[in-house]
Amino acid sequence: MPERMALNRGALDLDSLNPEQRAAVTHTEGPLLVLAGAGSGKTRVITTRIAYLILHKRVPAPAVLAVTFTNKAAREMAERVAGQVKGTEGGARGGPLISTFHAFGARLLREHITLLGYRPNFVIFDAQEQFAVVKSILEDGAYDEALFSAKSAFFALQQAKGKGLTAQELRTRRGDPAELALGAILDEYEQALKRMNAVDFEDILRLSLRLCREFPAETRPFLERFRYVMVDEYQDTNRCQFDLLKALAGGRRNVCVVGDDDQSIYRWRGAEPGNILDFERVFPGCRTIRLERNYRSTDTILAAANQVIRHNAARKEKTLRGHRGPGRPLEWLLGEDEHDELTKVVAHLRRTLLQDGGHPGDAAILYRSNHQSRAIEENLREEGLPYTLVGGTRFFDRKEVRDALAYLRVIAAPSDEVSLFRILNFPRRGIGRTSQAKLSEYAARQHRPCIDVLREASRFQDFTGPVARSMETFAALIGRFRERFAHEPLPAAFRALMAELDFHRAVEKERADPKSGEKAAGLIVELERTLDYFARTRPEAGLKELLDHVALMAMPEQEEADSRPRAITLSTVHAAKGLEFPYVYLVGLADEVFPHKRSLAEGGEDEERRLFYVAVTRAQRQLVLSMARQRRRYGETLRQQPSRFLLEIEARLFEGESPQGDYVGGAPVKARRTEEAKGRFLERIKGMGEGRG
DNA sequence: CACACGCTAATTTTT
DNA sequence: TTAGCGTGTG
Repeated sequence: MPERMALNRGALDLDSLNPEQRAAVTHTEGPLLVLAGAGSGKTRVITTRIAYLILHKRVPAPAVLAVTFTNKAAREMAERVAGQVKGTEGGARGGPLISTFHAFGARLLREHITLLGYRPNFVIFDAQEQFAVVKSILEDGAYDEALFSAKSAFFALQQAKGKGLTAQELRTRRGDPAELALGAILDEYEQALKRMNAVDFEDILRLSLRLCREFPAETRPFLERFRYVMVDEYQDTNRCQFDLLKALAGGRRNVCVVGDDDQSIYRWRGAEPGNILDFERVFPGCRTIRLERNYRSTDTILAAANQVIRHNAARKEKTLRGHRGPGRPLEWLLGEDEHDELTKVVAHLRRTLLQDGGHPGDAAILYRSNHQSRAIEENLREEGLPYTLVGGTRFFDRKEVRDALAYLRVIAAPSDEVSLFRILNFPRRGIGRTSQAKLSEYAARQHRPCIDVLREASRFQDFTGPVARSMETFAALIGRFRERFAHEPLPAAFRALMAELDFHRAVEKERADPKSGEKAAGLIVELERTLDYFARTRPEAGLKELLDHVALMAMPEQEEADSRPRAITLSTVHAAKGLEFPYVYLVGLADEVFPHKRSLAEGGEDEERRLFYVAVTRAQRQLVLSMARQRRRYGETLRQQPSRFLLEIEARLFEGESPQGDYVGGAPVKARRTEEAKGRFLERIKGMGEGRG
């Protein structure tokens, strides 16, 4: 908290930084590696460093580039930098570029993608669209079904692309049937995307890199604009991003990367924390600064975090040092079953907030896997406590929203045939599966885009009268709205489109349950309002920009009255990275749940441990850990053992019972009695809480 | 083309 | 257990 206040004063306040932080801020020339432990103020270091460059070093703000992984982080960083340079001369000249790797790449591609043989109007395919392509490849092609399900093929393909493997390499590398097939699938996949003038997320990075390498004359002016480059969450970069960073660094090598190998939790997605070690090799003479002073958590919480993470062998040795004193002990809650566990958690939470005068927004309940949120939600609803769920199905992933957006995508780029087939018969217009198959086959045979065939459908024998007419009407509609979107304001054209399609009614009719139909239609209204907001905040932007933003999830969020959440945060540990809360409840801590069984099977114990470390270090004041003695899974009842990570924490850090007891034959008698006593106590307290509302 | 039944799989997912 | 998907039927 004291850090925030210092920032808001506007002027640059180097005195309030600790020596390491200050060193990181003022080391501006040449490569710099900042190893920033959890809660060591790394965001502050980055933003202050940007401000320092602009205000003290007189670097023009647009010459500064900061790369983050999430739009949220980018937005936050931009806000904080703006606060620091606001009203100063340096801040008046246009800001630094703060962007995700992907948004940065997309920008480069928008400028120069024609150099790589794409047409200018390329579209970005997200995971769902990629999956649709893979699926259709498997359906059409003669692939051994035992080798790949659509899902596993999609997964393998993503992994391969993330590692930068080409179809060629896959086919020749090992020669085993799975890799051979995967190579062929990747080949077809890339052809399909190229044909549709589409790129996926990995392509954004790969093609950007190709542009930098193969067309230096064209890209250099843009790249050289950035004299100072910073990367946040550096441990999460994959190979391609690292290469891109090297290209960006150029000869100046004014690169500052900030990361923590202990918080690398996305290796399964292609992140290479080894890039941290490579940084010192690729940028020789680099300065390395460790930030180990933690400003977030109590010493007790930090001790627990340190004790656990110590068990990982391959890591850069770091020990978080706190300065807030021991604070409260950890607490261990043990439930008979999941419901019992959560009842105890919620009772504890209620009591704590009551005692401390805390706010529900100060607390978070964290868990390993998404499905665990359901039981928690039920419990909180029973108790009438407010909560917000982080993650889950996002707005832009909702079926109805995707359907509406698919129209926009086809209008912007009719070559996007994934979207085209998505909407061809929605709302219903009598172009069924058979007609669609005919269309796709015919277009392929003629080497013509589907939209052309649709436009002149009645000229081809393959389609019967009504179907052909329907196809032409559809093509005409797309053409008409192409015009309208070119000339009318985005929200107006969109509303006209929805009205003409009678989209609301189609969406409602699709659901059997009228309640859920109404809800679904409500999403479309929400989408309309989102477009209003987009048009208002970015008046110069057109359809293309809108779609890029949606694809990169960079949609500006709706104005929030209060940036501090008013409700208890429910989140997976992954999604909670970068967040902090006074009270953290880490639930479902049974072995094989966390660490997850499947992850263990794949040799991922260390990554699970890092995940646990991330979870523990979210807590500022109090950490409560919990588990259910038994759990129902797929109908059967399982006994559970405490997570192995809990056993790595000294018992003395806990108040009362600790997880180190004997659980094999049921709990020790003493533990059981304590639990009951505690339960009664909590019940009493709970009543008090309700009494006051 | 809509609905119903049966099979399968069940981690995490910044873009 | 359950949700989501694919296949088969009316």
